Amino acid sequence: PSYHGIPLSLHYLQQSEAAAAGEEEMLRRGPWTVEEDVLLANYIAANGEGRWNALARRAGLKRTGKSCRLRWLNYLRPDLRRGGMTAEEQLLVLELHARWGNRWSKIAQHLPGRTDNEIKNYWRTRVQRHAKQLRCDVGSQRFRDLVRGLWIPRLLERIHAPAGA
DNA sequence: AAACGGACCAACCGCATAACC
DNA sequence: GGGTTATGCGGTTGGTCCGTT
Repeated sequence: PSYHGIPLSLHYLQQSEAAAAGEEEMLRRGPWTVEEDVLLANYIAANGEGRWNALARRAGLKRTGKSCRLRWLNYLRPDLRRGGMTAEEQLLVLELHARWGNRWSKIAQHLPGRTDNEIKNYWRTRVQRHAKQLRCDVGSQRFRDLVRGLWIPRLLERIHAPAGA
């Protein structure tokens, strides 16, 4: 559970145990606060990204390097696209997933400003939901056929339809 | 009014590989 | 060159929002 951005889970217990055992550090986890975002964004603006563990310490963040990297790549990076996927993007995801399977990172490289996490979430929620509605498995041949025969044509129609119509 | 449930998403984990002494 | 640390990936979880029962 968390409350107002402050995580209250057993991680804190683990951390106090670690502290009681004499290990300092007390790494935070869970949702990022705006203060943390500012620290991270400012540090990277000044010093660039990379060497995440050192970066975390030098930016004054009580986080793992891993957590900082994730936050930057998935949320703070300035060139991120926000908001729902366009029809073009959805089409690309469907096509590339058909070609490569769950290679989210590779797929994301072909959608500028989108992250692998976002695409993975899109697939798990939207695509799997449609599969469920159609009463078939996402991996099944039947579903692949439906994607090619129904979903993709519908997207193409939207893409080529007059804007705003 | 409260409990429930699903959609959505941010963030975590474990593991594999890479990079670094 | 082998052990250790760092990074990147994919799967999964847990929280919040919101509509429904």
